[in-house]
Amino acid sequence: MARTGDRPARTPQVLKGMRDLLPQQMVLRQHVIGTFRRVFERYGFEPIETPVLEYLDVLTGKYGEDEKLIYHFQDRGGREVGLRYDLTVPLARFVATHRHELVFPFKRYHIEPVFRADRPQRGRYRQFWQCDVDIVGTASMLADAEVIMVWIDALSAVNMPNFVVHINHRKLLQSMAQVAGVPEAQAATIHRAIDKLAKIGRDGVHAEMVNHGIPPEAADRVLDLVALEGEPAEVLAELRRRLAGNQLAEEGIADLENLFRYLGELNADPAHYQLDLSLARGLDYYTGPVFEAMVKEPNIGSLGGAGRYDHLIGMFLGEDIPATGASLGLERIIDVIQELHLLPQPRTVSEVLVTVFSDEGLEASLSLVSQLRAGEVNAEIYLGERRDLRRQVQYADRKGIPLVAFLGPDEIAAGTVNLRVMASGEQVTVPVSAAAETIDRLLKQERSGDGAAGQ
RNA sequence: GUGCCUCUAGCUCAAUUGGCAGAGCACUGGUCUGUGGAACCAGGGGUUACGGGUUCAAGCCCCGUGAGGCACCCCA
Repeated sequence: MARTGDRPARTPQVLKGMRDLLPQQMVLRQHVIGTFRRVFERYGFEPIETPVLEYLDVLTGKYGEDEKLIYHFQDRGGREVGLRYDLTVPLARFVATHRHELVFPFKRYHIEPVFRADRPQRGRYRQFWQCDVDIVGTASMLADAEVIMVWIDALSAVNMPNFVVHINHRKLLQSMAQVAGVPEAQAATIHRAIDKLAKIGRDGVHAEMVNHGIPPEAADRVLDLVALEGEPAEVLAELRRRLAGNQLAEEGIADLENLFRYLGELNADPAHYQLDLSLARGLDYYTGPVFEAMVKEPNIGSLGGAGRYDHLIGMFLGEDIPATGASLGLERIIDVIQELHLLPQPRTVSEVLVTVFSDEGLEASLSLVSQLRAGEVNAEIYLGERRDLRRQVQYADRKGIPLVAFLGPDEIAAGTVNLRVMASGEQVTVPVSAAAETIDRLLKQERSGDGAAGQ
């Protein structure tokens, strides 16, 4: 850490919308990733990985408007390449590439970073991780129901309170536009406006539609449909009456009826999902049910987006394979966990610090630390050159290591070790042979007594 | 991508509006080599985000760049 006298070439700064993660942030992050992984695997989803870089034309033509946010450049061989914008389009390409190596219906999860050249804001980064589960090769609404169940379980597993999965159907949205007499080309405008219903209200949506050239009467007709609320079965029955004879509406309603029936049979908690006829979802590739996971507090946007995309794989294969899937935004979820203190937040992976009393005691300390590691305890030995115990205990305190093991002449002579619980100051002396076991017990006590409030 | 706001020590913020760049916490050393978060003493740390301009004089005014935030857009 000596000074070199050289001036740094540039201020050491990370790129807009990207961040470094410190060890104490990674502890929570990896815990959340591990939790999601376990939930995903409980449903039989299997992991895959794909490159962050794809041929640019793999990515283009799938997202609609958003396409301008794709990072792209030429590689050294002159290839036009792009950083993946999500994990769904790469999955579609993956399925088309490996079609004959996969067992269908194919279920995979995928937890990796994606990139969007968006203007950063709170909860909006240029590099962020998505946690995706998708089911490829079945058009059954059972697959969509499973995906929603995974979401509910995953968010519940990180103690997320009051989240709601909003559910709608692309075909329903399209049929509403048809019934209102809005031309196909303007359908997207309508959907975008409707999506803001909760935010700007009926009048706001009406004004926005009219602004975009939708006749006021058509806007009213659409809004009358969207405004329907209540029990899914009742709302769907009412829609069936009002949209009678419309092919798309029939298909969408039938899908949703099945979907809600399956959710009921899977015992999904009704507090965590609802029919929301105003939910639009921006991405072009959705063709069926669409979902969005929302929390009211804090105001951070959606935690995840999802839906069915029965024609996306066909864009690579020339033959459609139906698919549905869900995507959670890791950073937003972690932001909420931290803001609301939903999980305990240890600052380190270390479980115990083994102190070194003196040169003469070093051998005993090294022997203990190896023994603890063999017993699957995360144990570190103090590596500093100055060994006064005060300094060593302070090190444990600063790093947040929950336990400290003392081995002085007395303990060494007696074949014991003195274990100190940092949070309480309580100390116990046990035989070295019982150290690992005692540490396990003390850690369990700590974790249960600690509650979810964290340190 | 558009508009607006912000940027001073590791963190939170001062600096009498253009006149010597500071505090608290943190950090380092000591009191203190058998036990941390206390106290006391001492210390290190800043081209005031970066680059330029105006001025006798710039943290403060002007321009550009970078980064963060708010709203829009959109979305995870």
